[in-house]
Amino acid sequence: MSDNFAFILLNWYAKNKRSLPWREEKNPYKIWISEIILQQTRVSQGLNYYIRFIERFPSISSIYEAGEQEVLKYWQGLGYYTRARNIYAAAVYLMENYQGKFPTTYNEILKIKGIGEYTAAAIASFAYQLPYAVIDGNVLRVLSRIFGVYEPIDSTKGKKEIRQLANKLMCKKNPSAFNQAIMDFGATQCAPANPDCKNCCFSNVCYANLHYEQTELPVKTKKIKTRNRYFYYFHISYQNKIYIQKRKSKDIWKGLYEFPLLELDETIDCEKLIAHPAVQNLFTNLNWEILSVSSTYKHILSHQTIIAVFINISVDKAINNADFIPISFDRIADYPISRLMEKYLEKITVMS
DNA sequence: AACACGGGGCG
DNA sequence: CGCCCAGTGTT
Repeated sequence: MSDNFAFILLNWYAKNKRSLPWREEKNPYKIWISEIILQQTRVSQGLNYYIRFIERFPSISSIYEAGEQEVLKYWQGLGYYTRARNIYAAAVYLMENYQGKFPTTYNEILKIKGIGEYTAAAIASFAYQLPYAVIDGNVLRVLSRIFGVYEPIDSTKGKKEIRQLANKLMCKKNPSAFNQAIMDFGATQCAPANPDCKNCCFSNVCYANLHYEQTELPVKTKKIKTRNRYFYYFHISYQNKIYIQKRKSKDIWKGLYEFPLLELDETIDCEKLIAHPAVQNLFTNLNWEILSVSSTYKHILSHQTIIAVFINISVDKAINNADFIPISFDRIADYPISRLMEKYLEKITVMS
């Protein structure tokens, strides 16, 4: 079975591979961008981002010249914004150390910020046919099921076991096709839920299929715990201007812009909010009033749920705070913002 | 080794 | 509502 695994897989791939813009790509730059976009992101979600990104940034130097904020703008809505900031940092690194050319060895590629073992193997194999097996969610699932690996795939030991298996099975004649094939196979045939075992080329040898263990494999141990956060956003109007600020802390949405806010770990009623020291401090030395407390959003994410309350406030003087950027309302489109801010702005734009 | 990091889709 | 997705960096 181990002997002809690659043969069966590549035969399946020849008949069933998906047509994708980066599929036959040999340009390491484009492969890099596609791989970063597809980290923890489905093809259907990332496809248009890839097309628009390559259009706007056709080369490493174009990223270098555009700056981090422009890259974040093209990442807006995709999530995991560290990826975008790392792309910019990596572009600077590649301009300064490699004259804007992508390095050609696995170890050099691995040194680039935002590129880990998976992405380094993907670029090395797709662009240069180097024999490094990719280990992603698909590979972990596919090999765990076919070979009956019960070691948890979110443990170091489980990953190591799968990696050794993958490197043994890899088609050394065509690492690029082998890697893309096993991931396409995982994405379409051996899907996480409801895998199509009836029409599978491995149905007669697959451990999970033969033992009806498809829903048990792969094994995972860690469970994600979530917390609630309460964001009180101030939509402040002053002389046809609004205030925004950049998120700088090591936290969600770092580098994106938003309204000034008070964050709490529990709900608070309106009178308490007005009396809150942080709010009082925000509006010192000026007259202000709450126009409305209308929009409330429950923004559910993987590790946290953000309950956001948007409060419309008018002030009679400019707010003196170095972090606040006064802009006219329609210029907010120039700044990268979160989906939560997008939803709010969309709603009030429709209303007006 | 555990955790944080987004957003969307699916059962 | 929980799980998953062409994972990586930090602690």
